[in-house]
Amino acid sequence: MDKDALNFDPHVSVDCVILGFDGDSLQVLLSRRGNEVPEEQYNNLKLPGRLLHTDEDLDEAALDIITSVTGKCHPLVKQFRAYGSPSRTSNPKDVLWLETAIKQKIGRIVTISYLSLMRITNRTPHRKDAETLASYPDKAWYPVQDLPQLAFDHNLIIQDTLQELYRMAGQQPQMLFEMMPAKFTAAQLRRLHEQVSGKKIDVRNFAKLVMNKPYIVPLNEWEQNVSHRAARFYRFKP
Amino acid sequence: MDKDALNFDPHVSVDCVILGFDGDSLQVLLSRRGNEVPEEQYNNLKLPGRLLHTDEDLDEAALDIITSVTGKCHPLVKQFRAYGSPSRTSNPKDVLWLETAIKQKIGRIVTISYLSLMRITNRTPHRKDAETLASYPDKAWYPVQDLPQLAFDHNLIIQDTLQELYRMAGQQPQMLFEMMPAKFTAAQLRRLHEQVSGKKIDVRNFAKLVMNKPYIVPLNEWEQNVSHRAARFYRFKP
DNA sequence: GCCGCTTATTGTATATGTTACGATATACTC
DNA sequence: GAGTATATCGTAACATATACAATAAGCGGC
Repeated sequence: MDKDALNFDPHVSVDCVILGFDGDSLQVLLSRRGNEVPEEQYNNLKLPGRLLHTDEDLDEAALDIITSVTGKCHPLVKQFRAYGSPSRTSNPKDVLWLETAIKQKIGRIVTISYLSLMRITNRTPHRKDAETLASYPDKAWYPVQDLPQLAFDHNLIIQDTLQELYRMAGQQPQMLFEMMPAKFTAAQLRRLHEQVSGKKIDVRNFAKLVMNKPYIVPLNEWEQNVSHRAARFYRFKP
Repeated sequence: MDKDALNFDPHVSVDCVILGFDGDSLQVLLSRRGNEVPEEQYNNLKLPGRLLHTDEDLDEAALDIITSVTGKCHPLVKQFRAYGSPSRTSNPKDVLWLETAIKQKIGRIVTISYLSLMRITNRTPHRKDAETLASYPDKAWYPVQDLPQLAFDHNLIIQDTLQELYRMAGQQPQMLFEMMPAKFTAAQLRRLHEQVSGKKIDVRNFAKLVMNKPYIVPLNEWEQNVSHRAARFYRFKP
């Protein structure tokens, strides 16, 4: 074991990709970096995350981050992968923020990323509801298909995580219900499946293969005030 | 960001689960810890791995470890997951070895584990060929179904990695050829599939579904000196 | 009230893949 | 050459995935 290795300890952080579905498209929960430096000097959106605490397990840290961001403890959390490229913290904007926020020279950060699926509630605003900086919330949902430039390699992390979601959902489609609202229509669930699988799904086959599974129960409620035939609501029975 | 987090930097290491198939059962390549302390004082078998070097990417480190252990560069390497439990380095035997080998007080190590599949060659001995300590090699193949107690949480890492292999092979069975010898019989390939899938596979269905794929080409060679009908050899065409 | 627009809902036929199962061929041993 | 152990091959039932079209319901405008 060489000397180089012995004296080198990178920082270790945990970042969480929290995904939701608003009935129309996949969303990711992003947080805004603080006001330490003028906003235009850095990419101010990032994944929720922080450095690892002493005596804290990785899973613990992820759960803590998710709880603190969303206000509730969420079960479906899966470690996804580690990112440790030496260049991932080399963007000058990121360096500036690190030195300002952490008040310490940061060489390199190895981060462990986690995936979590979550129901979107009204408490966390959408980006579109907050147009001005003054009302700009410190966290909000953003559509994954149209993301701006994020801090560090967080765009890459989200892309990789989506691929992982595609794979996982292919094997266990039930996991997608974590993102669905309590009541949903067949079209909403189909849109989610389409976005996750990346292909168009035939309406009739979807009704046959998915909508009449035992864990999907139809309710006696229908949409209101829509300019077409109202869709029935369903709910998920675990 | 609290003070606790700022002053804490765990060590980061990379460990590699290198799997092979000897025609009969799945094997994992393990290395032996050095002779710094008498052998009976610690669990002397571990996964090949080391601390991360400065300015070294995680994938780089994994490739370097695999190359140095196996003598050749191998393409199929996949990051699997990170392990960071504070208690994973708390076994007294491991603490003793760390302090002896690394000559430094080690608090905690976050390790990133990698999976690699590899053809077993004669250069790396099987455990059964090395019975005495004197001839005990510093690395050898061990059957995954019958492992002794390993260092740290390496038994756990191997178990998790096998499950990942099961999942991956379910989607891309071709990857299993990385572990097969250049010439192989249908029964050998079937045994590997059985061990990876965990179920018995029907001989005839296997011949139909797998053996007549375009990338499996039959050779005009047959087994020699077997006490039953000789099996044909095949090879893999990428 | 009627027409046009939009979306929701339902079934059938075909192709493809998966599972189950039995018979014959070949090489060796005694 | 009889017995034994393994290799090799095919077919039928079954389950799964895909392709495809007509009708129903609510709203808006006239």
